[in-house]
Amino acid sequence: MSPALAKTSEKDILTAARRLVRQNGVEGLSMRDVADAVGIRAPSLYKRFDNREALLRAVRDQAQAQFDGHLAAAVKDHSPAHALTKLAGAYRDFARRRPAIYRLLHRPELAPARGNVSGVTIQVVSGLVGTAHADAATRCISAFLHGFVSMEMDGLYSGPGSASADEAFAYSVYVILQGLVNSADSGGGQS
Amino acid sequence: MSPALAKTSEKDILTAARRLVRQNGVEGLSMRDVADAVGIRAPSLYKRFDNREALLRAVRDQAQAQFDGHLAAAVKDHSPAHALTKLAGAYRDFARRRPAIYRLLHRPELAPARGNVSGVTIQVVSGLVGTAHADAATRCISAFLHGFVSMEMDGLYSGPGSASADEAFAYSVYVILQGLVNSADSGGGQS
DNA sequence: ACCTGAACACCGTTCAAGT
DNA sequence: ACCTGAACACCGTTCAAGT
Repeated sequence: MSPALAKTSEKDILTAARRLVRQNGVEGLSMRDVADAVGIRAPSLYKRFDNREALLRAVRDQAQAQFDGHLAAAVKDHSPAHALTKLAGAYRDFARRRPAIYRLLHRPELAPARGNVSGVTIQVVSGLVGTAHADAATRCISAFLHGFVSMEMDGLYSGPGSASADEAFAYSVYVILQGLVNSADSGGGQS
Repeated sequence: MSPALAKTSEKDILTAARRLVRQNGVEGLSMRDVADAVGIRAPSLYKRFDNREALLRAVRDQAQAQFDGHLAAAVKDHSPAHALTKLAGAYRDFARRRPAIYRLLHRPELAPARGNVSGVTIQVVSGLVGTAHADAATRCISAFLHGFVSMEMDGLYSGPGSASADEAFAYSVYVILQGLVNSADSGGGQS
């Protein structure tokens, strides 16, 4: 009898793991580091999570909810066109503030995931182009946003002779917004 | 005297490493596997490459050249607008055929890299929107293409109730093309 | 000059043993 | 019921020793 006292909890472990991912990136997260951070030994982690992947999935799910909330707050009380610009800004903002967490949202081996396609995005885009093109248009803007912030995080926009990333971002969002609205008017025919 | 015979070469090692990356992905590439594939022991690899990262960089540089050539061939002898559609199709084609190689092109720790922004893309886009917006427009289409193929490779387009990825891709390229051409006419003012 | 086995410091993970 | 040390099969990398 007198079973061993619990020195930690799922919540503690999740919190520590999230902090370590933020600091060292997903690839830099080791089970021994997580264990150290909560005051136990690595093997004990397997009492709470099946393996490293399951732990990362739990961190990912938590981060996904934060990300969605961040986007939802940004578009609140805005007209569809204005909402898309706000959404884009908030999206980029999150990725720049929490690059390692953003990348965690897109780890393919942690499937199933929604990546960046949140319900908020679908609603905003549907308001812009109507239901007929909602799916394709959502993919268009999602792909652009994901691509832009990924390339920006990778330092692909730091070469000499290139204008500011801010300017390219604003221009691109404007271009896509105009293109989307136009496709709604014309029915989106392709030549 | 009688120095040890060379059992392999930089070229052999590169070829083996590229094949292993294609098969197992970047993360699945181990120095011992590469060594086995060329018939030597892992420590001998360090006579030819400083470390795993240097080897991956060499594979990346080779892949980058192939990718650029693939895009250049696709846009040859096409008008700017048609060239952009061809470019987009070739881009997606490469990523689908060689997903692990495409991902290798975007490994941030292997910097400096150009990622997917090849000279071909810049030329095609410049022909469309003029030199004033060439940089921002190139980033717009590059970001979309990178985001789309990344999300497609990650399986984010396989959910139920969603139309074909082909359709979303064609729609998106059309939308962005229209938006870009429009920005060239109007001067790209934002609201 | 190139190759080798042994070794080091790391991983994720398992498991028998403790309380 | 939870924690532990020891161990296993992997890593990348170094290095002295061989030819």
